[in-house]
Amino acid sequence: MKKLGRDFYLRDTLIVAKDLLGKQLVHETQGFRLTGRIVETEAYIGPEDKGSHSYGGKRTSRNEAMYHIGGTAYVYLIYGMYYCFNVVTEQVDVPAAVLIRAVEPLEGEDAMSKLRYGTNFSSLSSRHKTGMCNGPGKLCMAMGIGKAENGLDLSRSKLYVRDAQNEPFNIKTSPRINIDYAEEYADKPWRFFVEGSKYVSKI
DNA sequence: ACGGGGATGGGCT
DNA sequence: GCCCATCCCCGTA
Repeated sequence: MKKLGRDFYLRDTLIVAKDLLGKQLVHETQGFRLTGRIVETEAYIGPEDKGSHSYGGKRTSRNEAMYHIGGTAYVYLIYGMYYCFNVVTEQVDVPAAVLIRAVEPLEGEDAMSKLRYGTNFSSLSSRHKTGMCNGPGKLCMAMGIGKAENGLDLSRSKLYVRDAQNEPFNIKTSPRINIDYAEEYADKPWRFFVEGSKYVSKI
């Protein structure tokens, strides 16, 4: 299936967040192709969003990629130990993005398992198999995404999102995770996930 | 099942 | 010095 082009990302952030569900995140790295089906996202819609790193138009070297054109990767370090991967949306200087919170491993499971647990996929417990990528920090570990990927153009690099055929699925929504500080924006239903998927971070 | 706390570092008040 | 778009472990039930 085809790599998504620029136009996909140059749209309303809430639409992109929903539309990313069922698409495939691919990272070609270290001679492997690591692929996961996106099953959970969160939208961070722009300067007015108190949950966003770009709230109030804040612009620093850390969140600089959010100001780039839609289709840019925004990767940041969280809690000193983990990375989170976002796809930037909308036009240049509109600092909005979609956090990828969980994927279902589809391709390169052994390489992913090595990166995440240091062992082969087949030796994992079923809990670890379904839990390999069910969180933003976990999927970055498993897919080899770190600060080197920050700022990459997803429409023309080894890290990209591609279209996919899917069985029909329903989209569920909830408030976003761990943004209690965001006041009235903490309750916005801007987390989206595939109903019934075993691979989401929480129901 | 659920809850508390530690790891760990960069960015900000 | 404190906060964080996290994760894992170890208590208590």
